[in-house]
Amino acid sequence: MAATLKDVAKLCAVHPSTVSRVIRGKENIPISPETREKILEAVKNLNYQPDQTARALRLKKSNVIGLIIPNFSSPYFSSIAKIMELECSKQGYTLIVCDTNEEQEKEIRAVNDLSSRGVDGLIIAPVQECDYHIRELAIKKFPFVLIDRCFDNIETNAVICNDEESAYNAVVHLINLGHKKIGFISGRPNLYPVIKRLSGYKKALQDHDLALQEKYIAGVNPTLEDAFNSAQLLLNLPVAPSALIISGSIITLGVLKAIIEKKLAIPKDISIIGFTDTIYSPYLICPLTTVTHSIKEIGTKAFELLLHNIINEDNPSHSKVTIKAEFFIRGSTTQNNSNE
Amino acid sequence: MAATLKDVAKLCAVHPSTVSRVIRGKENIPISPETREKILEAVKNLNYQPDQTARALRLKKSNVIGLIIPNFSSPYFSSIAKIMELECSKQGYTLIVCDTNEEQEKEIRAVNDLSSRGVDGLIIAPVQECDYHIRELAIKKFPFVLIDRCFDNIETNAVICNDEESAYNAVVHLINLGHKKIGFISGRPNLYPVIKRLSGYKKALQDHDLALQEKYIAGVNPTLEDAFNSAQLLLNLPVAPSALIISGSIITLGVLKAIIEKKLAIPKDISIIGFTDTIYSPYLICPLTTVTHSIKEIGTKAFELLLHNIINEDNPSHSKVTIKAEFFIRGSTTQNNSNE
DNA sequence: CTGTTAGCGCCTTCAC
DNA sequence: GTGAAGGCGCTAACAG
Repeated sequence: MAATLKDVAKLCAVHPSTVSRVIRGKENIPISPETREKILEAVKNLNYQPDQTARALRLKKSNVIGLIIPNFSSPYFSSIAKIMELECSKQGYTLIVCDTNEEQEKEIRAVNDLSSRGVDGLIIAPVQECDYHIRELAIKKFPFVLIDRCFDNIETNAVICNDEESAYNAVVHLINLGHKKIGFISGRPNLYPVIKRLSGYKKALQDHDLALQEKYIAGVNPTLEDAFNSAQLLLNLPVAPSALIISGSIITLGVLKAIIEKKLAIPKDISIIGFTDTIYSPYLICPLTTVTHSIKEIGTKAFELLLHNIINEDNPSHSKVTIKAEFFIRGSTTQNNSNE
Repeated sequence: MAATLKDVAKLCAVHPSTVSRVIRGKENIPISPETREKILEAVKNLNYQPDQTARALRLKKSNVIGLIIPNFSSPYFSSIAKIMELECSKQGYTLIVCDTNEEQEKEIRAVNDLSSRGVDGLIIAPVQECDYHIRELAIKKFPFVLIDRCFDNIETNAVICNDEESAYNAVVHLINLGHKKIGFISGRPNLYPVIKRLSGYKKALQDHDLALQEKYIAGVNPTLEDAFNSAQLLLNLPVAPSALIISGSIITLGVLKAIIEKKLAIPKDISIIGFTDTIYSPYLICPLTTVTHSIKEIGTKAFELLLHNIINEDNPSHSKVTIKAEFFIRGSTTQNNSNE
């Protein structure tokens, strides 16, 4: 059994609260050098570690921040976790991360679990099938900020991306290269960023007098297999697209699989633009042209908003910050020479 | 402020302990249907959530398991996190994950933090610069299991890989293809798996009468940049290797970068075998031949050992389980036709 | 400078 | 079937 304050106190023949005082080591609390010495000695001998659970219960403050993401395996979200970790530790917070596996039920459990476990604040990339638990958090004035995805009808802090605009620009890039048959493949279509990207995609087509073809739009679940199937669907169309906008890093792999299996060459036979950039993008079968949002920017901004709400808990802010995309042109897009 | 047991009790004009009883909903505790009804009603109205911090303090049991990994951004470790999440949630545990950024100091903090925060057990992929804190855990009989890396001189639970043997086999594969100049590039050379792989590498050379060339061995830090530098070193040697064993998924990217920059073709100019497989391996500039260990196996086995130690806390087991490698032959290795 | 007291929110005996 | 009391380990406020 681990040593407690009491054990240390007994060993030193002082009161537990005295031990507590030297442990916390605040400057302005007067302690005689001898007792401090004595206590520090005992602490070392007993290998005493303050029980953070008890401390959190007492203080209503844990110095822990929770991050809830839908998928550890997504390089996008794991990079966000990485950045958040760095940011938190810089400010003396511990970060703990939960994976919801894109399941709404698990997200609700994670939110309840972490908040009732005394984390000081939460950063959430929501699954977005329901919003009840998010509303609850807002009502309780529990400090949290959403990232990547948000709800238009709830006032919250959120750090989101200019997905509509950046998708628009990506499509225009393809149009300028002479592409007229442009497909769009995503994971779950009801996701905030996907909705926005799709809207940008449609607008770009419209603005350039290209007819919208519903059959060029596909995507069901955020898995490699589903993306593979969606891509096959498009590639096997009688008139297949000459370019693809791909929404999601794992989705991109599924699409690549379909392209490889059909023995198409990138970009000769088909141009592709991926959302979002990962460390792998330059090293793929064809170096990937990507639209991406600075993960560092998302992370630091989210943390900043959260910290502000932790400090001003009674008077929470509700800012929606939008991060501007960057566009990395690599080898996966080229001129379309066919005339259609 | 969130509602407490007391609030619910007051609203129902019962004693808090009564509320506690219905909340936990144990079968064998007798409660009159009316009071149960009344209390459940109030719980819903107040949106009462039991405070897990207080509960953990009282029960010495949190149903939380902590995972400590050196890098969220590594697909290897993030996949492990994924698997662990699935495993834990299957058994009613919540998983929380901490990233140590390969820093020993952060790992120590994470271990202390999580253990003093009442997690029921810990799974750790240690940084391996020191082992004091790991020893402490063992002495305290705190339930934990090491993964991927372990200490030869501490008795612990651990799930490790047959790195020596699998590296040996990988090198033999290259030798059988006619390669004689085989390089070895890793991240931190003092890491358990790297030591083992290197040892297997050396043994294979020796068994096939190939001289060990120290200059063919490189690697300092587990970063893309360092791997890039290491690879450049080898590739620019007067007599450069014709094949490379690469230890680590991020390391592989650094090596690819160097190969691309030197305009070498894989596998024509150089064959490579990577540890470990990721979802990206088939889609890289050249589909990667890899040695890998089933992450699912690692995760489920680690969880199993941990659970055993959580349940039998006073009488901990110390098993070292070794996972056998799989070998995926893809396109990045081929016959060496030069005669050297 | 140090001890005493009270209580964070919960659960577990032990009464009745 | 339910209430009362005590305590998990810690800290804050108040004494002295």
